[in-house]
Amino acid sequence: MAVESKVMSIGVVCELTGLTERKIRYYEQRKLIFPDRTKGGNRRYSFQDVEKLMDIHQKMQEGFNTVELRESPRSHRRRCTPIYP
Amino acid sequence: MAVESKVMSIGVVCELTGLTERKIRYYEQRKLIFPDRTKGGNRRYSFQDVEKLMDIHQKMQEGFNTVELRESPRSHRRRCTPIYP
DNA sequence: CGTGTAAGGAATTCTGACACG
DNA sequence: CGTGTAAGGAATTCTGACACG
Repeated sequence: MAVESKVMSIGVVCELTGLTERKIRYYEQRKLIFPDRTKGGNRRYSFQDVEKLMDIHQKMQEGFNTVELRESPRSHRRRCTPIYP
Repeated sequence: MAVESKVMSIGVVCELTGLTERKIRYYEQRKLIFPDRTKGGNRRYSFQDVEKLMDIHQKMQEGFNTVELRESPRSHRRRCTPIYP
């Protein structure tokens, strides 16, 4: 129950992940994470979201882009580079 | 790690416990719970705090007062009523 | 004692945009 | 594309007090 509960504000997530609010919101815009919202519109994240964000952070540093991370949530293999003879 | 992490704002705790902000802050004032604080002074609670609050809620309904709940965090036996002959 | 409430301010978060590249 | 930032507003939270009992 606890790890999936959407209970954290973005500020706490920043502290836990080391990411900026800007990045976290951007990854949401790119459909990589899906926080809940309060009635007032504030985002609420779970510990699972925090873990996913740390994964994303790692992959981004390795050179992946947001589209690649969305397409293959688990197996992050670089797409085959098109061959131009 | 997760259950002790102080990550929730008081609003979330209200939703999870069904308690009012007033009650939650009052139980803190009575030394029953000890949330963290952000630099700005906002309270941050853990899932353990939420559980403790639900325990407190239960005990309060059973007629205990805040002093009794502070003195015996586990065994909630009513103190012996003084005998006045 | 335990809790509700109105009051005013402060911390936190939100969106949309401009910027750079 | 991915991210920083300043801007203005809105949601959230804080404290101290008055009230009732």
